[in-house]
Amino acid sequence: MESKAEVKADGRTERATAIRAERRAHILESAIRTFSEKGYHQTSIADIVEAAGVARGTFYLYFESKSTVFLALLDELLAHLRANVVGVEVGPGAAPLGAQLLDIVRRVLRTALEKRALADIIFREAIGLDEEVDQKLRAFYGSLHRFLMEALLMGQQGGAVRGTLDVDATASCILGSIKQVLEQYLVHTAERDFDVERFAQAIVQYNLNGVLAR
Amino acid sequence: MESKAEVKADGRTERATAIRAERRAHILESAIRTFSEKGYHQTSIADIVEAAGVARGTFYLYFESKSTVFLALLDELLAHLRANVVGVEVGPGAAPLGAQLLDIVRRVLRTALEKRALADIIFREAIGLDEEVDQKLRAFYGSLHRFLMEALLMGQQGGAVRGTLDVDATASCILGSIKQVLEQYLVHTAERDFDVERFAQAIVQYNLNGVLAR
Amino acid sequence: MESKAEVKADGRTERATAIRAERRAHILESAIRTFSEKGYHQTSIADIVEAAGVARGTFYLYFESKSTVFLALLDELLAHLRANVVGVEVGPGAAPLGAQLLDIVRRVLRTALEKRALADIIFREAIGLDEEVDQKLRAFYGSLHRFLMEALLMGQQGGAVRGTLDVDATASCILGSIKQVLEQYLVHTAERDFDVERFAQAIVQYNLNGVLAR
Amino acid sequence: MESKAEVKADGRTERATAIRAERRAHILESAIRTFSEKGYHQTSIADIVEAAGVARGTFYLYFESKSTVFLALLDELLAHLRANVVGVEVGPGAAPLGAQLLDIVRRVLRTALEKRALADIIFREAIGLDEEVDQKLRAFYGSLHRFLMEALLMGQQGGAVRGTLDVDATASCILGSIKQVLEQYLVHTAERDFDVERFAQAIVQYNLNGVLAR
DNA sequence: AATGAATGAGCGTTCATTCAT
DNA sequence: GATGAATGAACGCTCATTCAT
Repeated sequence: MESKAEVKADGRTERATAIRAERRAHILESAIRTFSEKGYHQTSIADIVEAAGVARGTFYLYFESKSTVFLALLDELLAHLRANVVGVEVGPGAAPLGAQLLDIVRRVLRTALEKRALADIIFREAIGLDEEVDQKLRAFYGSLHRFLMEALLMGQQGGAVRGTLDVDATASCILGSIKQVLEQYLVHTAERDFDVERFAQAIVQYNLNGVLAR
Repeated sequence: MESKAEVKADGRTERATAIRAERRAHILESAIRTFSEKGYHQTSIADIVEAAGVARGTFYLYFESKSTVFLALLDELLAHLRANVVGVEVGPGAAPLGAQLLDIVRRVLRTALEKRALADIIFREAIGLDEEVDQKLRAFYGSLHRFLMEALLMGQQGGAVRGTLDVDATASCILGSIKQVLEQYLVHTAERDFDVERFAQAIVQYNLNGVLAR
Repeated sequence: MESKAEVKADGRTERATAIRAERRAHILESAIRTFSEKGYHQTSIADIVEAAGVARGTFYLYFESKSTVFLALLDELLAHLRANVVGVEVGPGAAPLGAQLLDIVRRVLRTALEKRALADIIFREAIGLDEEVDQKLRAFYGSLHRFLMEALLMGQQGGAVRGTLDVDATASCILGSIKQVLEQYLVHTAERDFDVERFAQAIVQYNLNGVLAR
Repeated sequence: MESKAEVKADGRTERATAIRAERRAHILESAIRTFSEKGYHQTSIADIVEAAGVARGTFYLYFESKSTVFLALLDELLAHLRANVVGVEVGPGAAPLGAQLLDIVRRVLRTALEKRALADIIFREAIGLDEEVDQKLRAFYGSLHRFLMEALLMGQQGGAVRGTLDVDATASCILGSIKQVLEQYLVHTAERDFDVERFAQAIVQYNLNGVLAR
């Protein structure tokens, strides 16, 4: 079917593909809006198709199920977040740990801010909905955890990071501190003007130096 | 008739009350087990009553609905956790911040370990299930957040805590670091031997001094 | 059991019987009140026992089921109504038809007025609840119908009643006219002062002479 | 997209609408049959969908609930009955009262005969099922009552109706006599050949002249 | 005799998914 | 490809009835 279409009407096929992608995106967008307004469980497929203005059956042409939509949304957010972390170099010749961390945190906060509705849903209810969603989230946080451990180990080797640190537990702590600020200020305080710079600085200072005065 | 019944039934009433409490506890326990195995949403009341070995209707003698059971479980865990934090003094004459924090963290980790299945469910899926559950959790984390902010402010006044700290954001960071360690090691690594002392020390060292070497 | 009790403790048995009868009557009364307030279907046995202030199980000591209570109530009302009709003589030497009919109608209206709550329930919802209730009501109306037919036949024989009358259909008409007045004024107009004499007169005049002027 | 669909789908939409109406009617018919066989309360939605040969969910595409079906049936019967009464003129220049009444009664009896199963259910159990049903029935009987009162008053003014008549009570009597004949012969004697003309004549003669010989 | 906790069949309803058009 | 009517399994919940105490 594919090859035949390609041979016969390349332009038409291209156009159709574009329309398909548009439709898919439109449904996805409607789903974000609806999930964000009503919550995942309170959202029925009826709600999504109504919001998207498409027929029930159309939904199933683009997505297998409600959890498939959610997975697609998750993938989108995770891809954005990953893109902002992956770029950071943890090698020996790289920038100092503080500057690096500040950079990462800033990017993560900005991404979450941009995709606020999405981040909101995923922070609020992403766990326990679906085994596949759980796995992806675990994998994502796992990779972040590994990344942080590596960075800490490198730091220890370079002497910048305290050698007595439990890198495993500390990586969790760093991750948790960022997540909590996000959850606290992005999700729960919906109206609040979120000052990325302030929070990024606070997180980094806290992570680098702890709370004690010198 | 009444007085006679009252006199006579006193023993019977007491006994009945005890049996009632036992039954309730039994259903609750079965609910924890089932929630923990299948997840909240995947658990039907049919599953709970089957696990408890009672009739469907019996369930409704003790609980209004599925979400009522969950609320009861949440209350139980929160009460335990609160009991372990409330005792800590943050006044000026109190023990040094590090010792206090270590104490709290140790207790929280132990409680979560004791009520592992419960903590597991609540960490994994407590948000977005039910408005009342959400409120209670928000209130709980809110009170922890306020407690931490107070402690930090006090520390700043006493000079132990860095004066440049953003106490609001930092309180979130501390909270997040503890939550994440719990989630990471209690929930996701079910089999693992959890070394309370090691993690408590790591969390406290991290929070007090950050990751940087001096 | 009976004889032994009688021999041994006549007074005690008597007393117990009296208490039993009282309890039964009390439950019955509570049931009338509850049925009348909420309607038969909306009334649960829980409602009745609560209104009566007895335990659930106690109810079943006196009545088999909800419909049994209703049957008992029906029997009570029918017995009252029957007592007021049965006494009337339709023989040749009796009082003139008009006077007899007036007497019956007056008694029926009064009985319904006295047992208003009961009449209300039975008029409003007695049909279709239960096969046995239906049968009793059919039997009651059937006996009224037969009674009216006999009276009309006698009247025809005595020359007081028009010979061309369809006694079967006319008996239904008479019955219906009385029922409708009862339903209209007793049930639907709850507050209204019900003037028995006025309605009795109107019913009788209508039944004897129709609506046409002479 | 829209306009194209509209143009294209016009025929399809029409057809779909027709099919919808058919289905609805089919379910309605099955409901009449089932209600009539088992009674309203003894009929579950499971019974109706089984009788109609449709899925449980399909029922809810056409009706909100069991009582909605009943309301639809009631509306149907009442519309038929109303159509047969509304046409009758009660003005001064109209036909004599007897002829008019005969006409109405004949029509009412015929309608009830045509919609026998429906009339059966509604006569037997329409009251006390549902507040909305009750209201509609009360409204219907109320309008009949008012209609009869007007006719009687007109008759009194024209001298045809006895001036001493209590028009209110008598209107109830007339209504009741017709209802009772219907209930007696249509509902309770299911098998019987119902002679409309005979009963219409009997009802009218009774109502006009009463039972007394002149 | 009285109790009320326990029972479980049955209910109305929802909603993700399918499929004929 | 798009539609939306149809599906039916599964759900939470009610309540008349039973029975051990």
